[in-house]
Amino acid sequence: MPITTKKKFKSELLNILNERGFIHQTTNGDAIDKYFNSNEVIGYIGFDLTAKSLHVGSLLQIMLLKWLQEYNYKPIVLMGGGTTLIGDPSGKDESRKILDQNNIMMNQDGIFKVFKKFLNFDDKKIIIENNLDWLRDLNYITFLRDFGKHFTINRMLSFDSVKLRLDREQPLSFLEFNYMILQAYDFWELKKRHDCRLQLGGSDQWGNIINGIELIRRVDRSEAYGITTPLVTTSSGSKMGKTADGAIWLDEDLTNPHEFWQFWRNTDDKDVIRFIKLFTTLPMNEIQKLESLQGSELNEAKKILANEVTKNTHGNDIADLVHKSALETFEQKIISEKLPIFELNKKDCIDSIGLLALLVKVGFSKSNSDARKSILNGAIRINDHTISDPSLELSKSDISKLKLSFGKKKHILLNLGL
RNA sequence: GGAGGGGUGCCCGAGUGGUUAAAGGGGACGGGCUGUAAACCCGUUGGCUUAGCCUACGUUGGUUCAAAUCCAACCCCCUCCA
Repeated sequence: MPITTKKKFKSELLNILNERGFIHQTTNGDAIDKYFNSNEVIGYIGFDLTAKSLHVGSLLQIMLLKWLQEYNYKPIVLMGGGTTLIGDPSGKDESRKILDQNNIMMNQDGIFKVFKKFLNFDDKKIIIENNLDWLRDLNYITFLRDFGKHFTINRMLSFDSVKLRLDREQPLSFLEFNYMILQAYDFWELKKRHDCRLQLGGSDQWGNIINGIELIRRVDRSEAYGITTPLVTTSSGSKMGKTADGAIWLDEDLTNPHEFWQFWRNTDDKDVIRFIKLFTTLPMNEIQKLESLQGSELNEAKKILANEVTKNTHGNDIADLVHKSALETFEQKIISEKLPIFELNKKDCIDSIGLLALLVKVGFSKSNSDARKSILNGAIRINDHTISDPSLELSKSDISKLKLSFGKKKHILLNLGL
């Protein structure tokens, strides 16, 4: 049975993780505590390679790995090159589309880039693995005989990821059904290769983690451990990091650092302190000071959150620039030179460009119709003046250093490029 | 293989020949109020050269002046039976 962890640990790191809200469930708390105290902890988290990079939704897991390194334990990043070929049904109410190997390889590169930003890649500090290396060559019969015998269908059917699909009368293919077995096998394989005895993951991974632990117990008669993190939702109940524009990515090419900073700055009051604990490494005594903030004072905490996370993700210089740009734009209400600059291609503006086309070009609108509606809604401003005429033409000489705004929060400076 | 049920916009879901670009809700976005918050109120939510036109209700054909709605075939999903 899952044990919800409230009590104090002997291990300092576990205490910190607990205090900061990283721990949702642990397998046998005492044993984990002992493990953390007496061994070189090697813990792994698996990452799907379903997208070209990682977004804010994965940040919690990355922070966990960071904390492990902080305490001189060794994290393993497991790239799911093999399992992504199958697709994890956990938490999904319908099948994922199946990716081909080429895409997966490209995704891996993008995702790797993110880890480089957050984690220490010095020798011996981290291990990167890809489960394709061992899953690719599995022999079906051998695998079934050696490992399949340890799994009962009865038990597999009892997992939430399976039940959800069955209850909703949605299909769960045999392919996906096998995912949990392969993830259990991954754990066993990492234990064999690196003596890794700890798997971390989101709360939706609990079942998969338990499977791995049991597999290790049955095959090797040895002990392994699991910790899950809470599913981080905003107080309005939605998953972290998803907006209408798509996810908030941890890659500056996919999500502009200005937008990234704004995402954190706009955190709901009720979430700020929780997020600072989870997504920054600010010491707890400083966080405690922030906890007493009330009402609009919380805006200070939000800025700290935004600054800290942006620093970790994009570096000090960029965080600084973006912060200043926000201060100028939102507090001093001046046209900040530090806003993101959109270079308009010269051939898109021979003599002039229509506002509708421009809005689509810079990515504020998805179509001319959409742009037209936004204008009618009063969403568009140029140099802080609301524009109401959809047929507005901007001449070439107007363009330079024009501030174009969509809503209250999206601002860019236009510049005519080459 | 047999019997029944079903496939509608980002999601849920109504609609069974014309008044349907498709009710209602959710989500999202914009505006107002505020603290770049929450709550609340208002608006928008297929595309275009926007008083008009075009494309859309699993796919392809058909009936009809007119189809998401009727017919046929096919594809997919669910339940029960073999």
